[in-house]
Amino acid sequence: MSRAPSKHSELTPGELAVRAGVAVSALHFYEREGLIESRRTAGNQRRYHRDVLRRVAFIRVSQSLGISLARIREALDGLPDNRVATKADWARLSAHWRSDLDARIDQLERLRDQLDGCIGCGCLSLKSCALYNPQDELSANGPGPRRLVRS
Amino acid sequence: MSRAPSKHSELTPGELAVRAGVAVSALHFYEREGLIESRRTAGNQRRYHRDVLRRVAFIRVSQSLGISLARIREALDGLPDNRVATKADWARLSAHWRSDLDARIDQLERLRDQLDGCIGCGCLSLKSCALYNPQDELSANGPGPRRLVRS
DNA sequence: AGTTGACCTCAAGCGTACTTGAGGTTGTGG
DNA sequence: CCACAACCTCAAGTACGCTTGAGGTCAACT
Repeated sequence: MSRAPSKHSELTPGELAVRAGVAVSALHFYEREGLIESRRTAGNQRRYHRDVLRRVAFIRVSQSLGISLARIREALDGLPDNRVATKADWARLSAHWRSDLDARIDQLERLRDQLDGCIGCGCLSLKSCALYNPQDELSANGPGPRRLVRS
Repeated sequence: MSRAPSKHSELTPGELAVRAGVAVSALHFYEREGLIESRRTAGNQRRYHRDVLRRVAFIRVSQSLGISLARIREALDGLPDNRVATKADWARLSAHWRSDLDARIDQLERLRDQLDGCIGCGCLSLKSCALYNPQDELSANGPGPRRLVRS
C-alpha cells in the first residue's frame, strides 16, 4: 500500500511531483540548479514548503514559453526570500516574460513575412535575400546548441 | 600565403564555409547527417558543387525559423536528386515552413494572451490557471531536451 | 625540396534539461 | 517487527548541434 499523504502542510517529494506534474528526478535537478529549495527530515528526506508548488508551476509555465532554466532562475532570484512571495510578486515576474514573448513573436512575424517575399523568388542566394545573412538580428551563437528562436 | 580560390566551379571546404557563414566542422557534420554531399579529389579532399551553397543557406535559414535538422533533412530529401534544384523547388520548400511558422506564432500569441490574463491574478495555482497544465497543447516530451516551442 | 596552410579522420567534449540505474536507507501500515 | 514503498546519492546516459583536439596527409608557393 502506498503511504498516506502526510497531514503536514509540507509536501513530500512524491506529492510535489504528482501535484506539479514533474518527475521526482526533475525536482532533484531543479534543486541542484538552485531553482527550488527543500528542508530535510532527520532521516535526510526532503520536505517542501507549499510555496514550492507555485515555484515549480512558474518554472513549467516559463519553460513552455521557451525560456531557459538559467533565465528562470534569474527571475526567481528576484523573489524575496525573507517572506513568502505574494501574488504581486508573481505577477511582476510574469509581466517580465510578456515583453520577451512580444519580441519573440515580432521576430517570427518578420521572418514569416520575409519568407513570403522569398517564396516568390526562390532565392536564398546569399546576396539579395533578406532571410539569409541573419547575422544582424539573429546571431550571437557560440558553441552548444543553437537557441535562435528560444529564449 | 593562403591558397588561391580555385578557378573551378566547385568549392573547397574553406570557401564554402566562408561563403555560407558556417564552420568547416559544421559542413562535416551536415554531411555525416546526410544534409549535404561532396565529391572527393584524388587526395581525399572534399569538393562541393555550387548548389551546396544554396542548400546550406536553406539549412541556416530554416534553423533560424526554429526547425530541427531532422525536419530540414526531410525537406531536403524532397528535392530532386537527378537534376539541379530549381527556384520553384526551393520556393516549394520555403512555402512548407510557412504553415509551420504560422502555427508557432499562433501558439505564442495564445500563450501571451493567457499570460496577460494571469498577470492580473498572479495565480499559477494549478487549478484555475489556463497557463498551467499545458498538457493538451504542449506536452509530448520524452527524454532529451525540451522543444516545446521549437519545431 | 621544403614550408605551410588547408585538409583528412576519429574520438571526445560541451551545454541544456533531464532520466535511468545501481546500491543503499527511511519510515509507515499491518 | 518486518515488509515494502518511497526515499537517498552518485555516476552515467540521452538527444541535439555542433566544436575541439590529436595525429597525420595534401598541395600550392618559393
